[in-house]
Amino acid sequence: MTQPHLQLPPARPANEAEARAVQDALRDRVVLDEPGPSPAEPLVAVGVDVAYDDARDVVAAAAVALDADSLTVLAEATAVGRVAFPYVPGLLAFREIPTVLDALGRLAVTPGLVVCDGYGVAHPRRFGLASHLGVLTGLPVVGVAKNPFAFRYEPPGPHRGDSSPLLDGTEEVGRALRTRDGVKPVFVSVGHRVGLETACAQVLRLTRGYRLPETTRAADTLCRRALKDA
DNA sequence: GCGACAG
DNA sequence: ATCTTGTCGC
Repeated sequence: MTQPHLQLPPARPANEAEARAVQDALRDRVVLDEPGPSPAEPLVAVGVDVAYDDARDVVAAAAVALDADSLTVLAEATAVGRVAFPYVPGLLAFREIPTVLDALGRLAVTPGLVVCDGYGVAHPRRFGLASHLGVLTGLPVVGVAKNPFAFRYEPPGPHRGDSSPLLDGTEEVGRALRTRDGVKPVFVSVGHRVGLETACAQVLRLTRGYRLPETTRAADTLCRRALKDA
């Protein structure tokens, strides 16, 4: 099982205090001064997602690579593992990342951009799942969340493409982005090696007809199937 | 101190 | 995340 994108092995903290210490130690490695892949150029966009069966202690991850323009599936990969960490708000990455890395490592193409569920720098310690995954892989990563977590926002305009700041106090940590007319926005934040403008543009590019990007929809479907077959 | 809180 | 069918509406 090769993992061509791996820069750092995933930490396996034994408790919450250790997990927070890992986040504090790694967050300085997040790169925020790159614009990221241009929405005007061809792109291999990879969606990652995870499904759980806590009763069986099983977790299944999926990575699906799409051509960002045609939305054609270029490659798929899955991985199955043991649940490595409980769900704790702020520590989601430790629950998802080990199996996600396995799936990414089995993907036959190199991602130009990874899209994951959850947040990047919109995080209590500015090191959410998307940033964590970015630092470990070195890849550009954006986070797309379905809920505003602990942050505040004013509703964006009613049309697709409208957005408003996602705020932690007065600091903009992401954007509430309307991906469909009149539908609840998604919450986009930068993970690693992508700017917020580009992140939103790419999320819109990958979203057609549904609230969520096709990358996450495809990964969601695949990891659920992988969990059943596990 | 208590509750809320990505998935 | 997960428990879960049909149904109302564009």
